[in-house]
Amino acid sequence: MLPLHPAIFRRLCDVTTPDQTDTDQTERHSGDLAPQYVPGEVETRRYQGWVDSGYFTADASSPAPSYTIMIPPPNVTGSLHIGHALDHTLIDALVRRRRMQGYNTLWLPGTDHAGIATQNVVERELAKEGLSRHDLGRTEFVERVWQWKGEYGGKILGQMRRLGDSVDWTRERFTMDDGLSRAVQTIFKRLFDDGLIYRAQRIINWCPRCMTALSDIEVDHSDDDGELVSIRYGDGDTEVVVATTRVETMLGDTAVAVHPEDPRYTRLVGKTIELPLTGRRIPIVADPHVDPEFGTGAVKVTPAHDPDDFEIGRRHDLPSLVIMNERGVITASGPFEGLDRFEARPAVLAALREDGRVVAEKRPYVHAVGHCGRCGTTVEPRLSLQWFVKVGPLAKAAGDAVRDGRVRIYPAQLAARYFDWVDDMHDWCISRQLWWGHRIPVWYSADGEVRCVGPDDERPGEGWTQDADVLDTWFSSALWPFSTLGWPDDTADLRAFYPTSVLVTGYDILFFWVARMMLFGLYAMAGAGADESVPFRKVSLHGLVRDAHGKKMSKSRGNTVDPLDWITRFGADATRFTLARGASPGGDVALSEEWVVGSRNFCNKLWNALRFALINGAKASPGGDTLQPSDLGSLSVPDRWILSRLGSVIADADALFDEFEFAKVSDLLYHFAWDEVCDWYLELAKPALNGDDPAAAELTRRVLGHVLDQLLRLIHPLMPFVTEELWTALTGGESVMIAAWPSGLVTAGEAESDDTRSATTPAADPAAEAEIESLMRLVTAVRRFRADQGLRPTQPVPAVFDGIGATLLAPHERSIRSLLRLTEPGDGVAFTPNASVEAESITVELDTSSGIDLAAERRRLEKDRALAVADAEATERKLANSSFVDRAPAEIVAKSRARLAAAQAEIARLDERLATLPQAAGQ
RNA sequence: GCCCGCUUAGCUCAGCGGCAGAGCACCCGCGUGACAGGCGGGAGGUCGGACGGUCAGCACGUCCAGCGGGUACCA
Repeated sequence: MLPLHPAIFRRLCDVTTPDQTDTDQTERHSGDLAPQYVPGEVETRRYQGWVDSGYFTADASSPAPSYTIMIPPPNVTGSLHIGHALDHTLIDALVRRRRMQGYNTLWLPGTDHAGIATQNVVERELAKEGLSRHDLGRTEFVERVWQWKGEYGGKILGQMRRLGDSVDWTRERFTMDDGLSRAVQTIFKRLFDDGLIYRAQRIINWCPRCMTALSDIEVDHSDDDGELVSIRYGDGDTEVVVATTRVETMLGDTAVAVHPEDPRYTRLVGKTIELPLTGRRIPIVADPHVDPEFGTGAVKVTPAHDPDDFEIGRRHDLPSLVIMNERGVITASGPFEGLDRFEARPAVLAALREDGRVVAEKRPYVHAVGHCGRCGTTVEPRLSLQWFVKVGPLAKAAGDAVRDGRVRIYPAQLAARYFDWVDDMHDWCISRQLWWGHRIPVWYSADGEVRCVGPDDERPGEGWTQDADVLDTWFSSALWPFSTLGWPDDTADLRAFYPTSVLVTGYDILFFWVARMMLFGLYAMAGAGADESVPFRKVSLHGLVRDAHGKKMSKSRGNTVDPLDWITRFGADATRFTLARGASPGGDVALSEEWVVGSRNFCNKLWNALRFALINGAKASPGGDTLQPSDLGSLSVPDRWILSRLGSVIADADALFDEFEFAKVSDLLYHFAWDEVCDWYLELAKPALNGDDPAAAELTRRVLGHVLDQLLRLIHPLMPFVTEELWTALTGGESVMIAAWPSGLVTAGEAESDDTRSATTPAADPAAEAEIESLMRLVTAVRRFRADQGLRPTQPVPAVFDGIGATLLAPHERSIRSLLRLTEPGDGVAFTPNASVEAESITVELDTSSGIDLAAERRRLEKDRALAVADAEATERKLANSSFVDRAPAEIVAKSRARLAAAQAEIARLDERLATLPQAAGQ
């Protein structure tokens, strides 16, 4: 029995290769890589090595310029989901690149206490024991939450190791750490003293389930079906019809309002009218807020249960009648008392109908209804005493910082949304009726005195009680860029790392978090000056992760991707690369297993490219100085070509990284590595590597080593593990993580003197690029011909290369034979140099004596001719147009002329070929 | 209601004034020496619709349609 090629054997048996094997990968050493990259073991080993090496740790006393990114702190209750994976991939790529460029990098990790979310989790735990938080009491409950946090919180931090996040573990923070609490109290007191925090009776968004106030952005609006009911108030002469979607609130009406200039009602303004079902009489007031065009031009006014009505009430000094409690249950005495708000609505309507008060009903009536962002319960506007931040001056500053370019938003178009919000921001309700969170540092005395207590102030004694509420969780998040660095103290970290360099996050929290960091950062750090007070210099916003069809991922749809699952099955690098490849600025990322398989394959491609290089003795050094300037004079054309391409890829990659174009930079590196380095360069290098010229072989080994060395450095930020494994094997260096970034862009002064940051990548070489492109065209042409003819790759091709191609490519005969797998000289390929031929195209002459498929060849030639004719005609028409010739730029016209000439030459060539092509057999 | 995106190959998306591109999927071939998680070849689009400006439009302008998102105090 003949030995089978392993691949064929696998195919015959339909044996799939396991995604992960726990074979003897650890035994491997350089130059002896396994044929497949198995990520699992490499990742744990490498990550621990990185942590141990201390390279993740920032140095506040370093003279190097710093580069700081704060993690968007995930909820302590959270675990790593695909959105975090995306965010972290992008951040880590930025940080790793800067680290390689010599910056003093800090990526600071940590978690958020996440008020409501965490409280809910612990309350659920308690419920299992049949307890509520009230059974424990506040102190014990909060103690329980801390306990829970100690045991289960911060799981995500451990999971970040799997992704390869190069965070500074020595600087981990939590929004309720002592230091951060101090920051919260400090800024609260400062805002309070500046009159920017106040307490007031206001209509706020209330969630009757969570039993707490919510800020505007914690409320999601949706268009819900409702019912618009018109009700007749009063009788006879003083009759007014009002419309409402919330019938039950009429129990709390304290007025009817009309527009001051509405002639229909002028005679009624100032009079009172009877409110149905209640027997109360309420005034008719004139208020410019009322739109006379809408409905009957008269509105019912319920100051305690509607934000607009509250304002009207204030203007007219109307009483606010609260008819509902914090659970949404009617408290107004009478037949409806004790009914839930949704039961009360039909009940009140029925009573009105019975009373003959209902004039018209319109259903369904679509209108916007607010829902609690956390639990979905319909939000109730509720009059209550809350704390607010007066955002006016803060928001102005936050808008200006972006307007004048101190903070740049990527992509720029999202800045419009930022302005929309910041320029018209309502005061921020910051008090929450929860137990878990930063307690409001305000104390009240029995006789109504109010005292705001700073972190270093003495607590008020006997007779004083602290405000029971806690702060909105975003209050402390807003301080994150500086509270994590030790503010309010003037620490070395704060001086070294603030302002942070970039904020990377999803556009979905632009308002929640980004805008509020702007508010507080600019305020708290104002002393640093306009340029230095910003919390970050750039904001890079990415989109949401979606499934392969652009649908939102959700558990109920069953289309979620678990990053940990992907990391286990395909590796962290493949997972990261897949995310990076999809991440265009502000754009959503569509994911499916197909993509990650492709990325895994890419890892393996790199792996095998390096395997090839090591087998062939490629040389590279950790300093990146494998190639000496003296080498450049004796390079072969393929070597010159790939170095030229490398140089341009480095420049492009740099520009793309700077613009946060992760998808593009990934694509660029993918194609350069796969299409150019692997598919062409490695093949072109083979003859030299295996040839009999030792000097040429040695030089190519160095070029190969250099190119792969630089390539691995470029890819490392995106795929840290494989690149580390391969780079250390190739160069013998300690870690690619601290190898110099190829562009060598480093601010003077912080590079080590023996650090060769300007690697020997020569300038662009257009001649070599053109020559290799010709070679590629020729090789492709022969391959196509061979495929059309149904010939095997190793089967001799009965062709003669003619024309300029032959002249140009004669020196590459060996490469061409190698690429086309033509091992025997005299197998039908002949190079016939002829310097007088000027046609640009490369022609392949058929050796008509051999038995090729003439009919197929004729069809192919005819098709090519048709295309050439169409092209020539179109170009000719264009050139016949005098406007074009006169007005288009000269280079464009020249290009068109050249194109026409080429097309005509092509036609002539094809005609000749067709004329000399023998008739197919049988004719 | 207002604002903003998107609409290009079967799918997901690049391209944003001068020859329609990528990945995956698809078809054909491959006992190939780094890799079958591979190699070579191929097919596939009048760039949502209608007008308009330009020597030149997939790209710019106006309008329309479909989809997505943001935001809002229309009772």
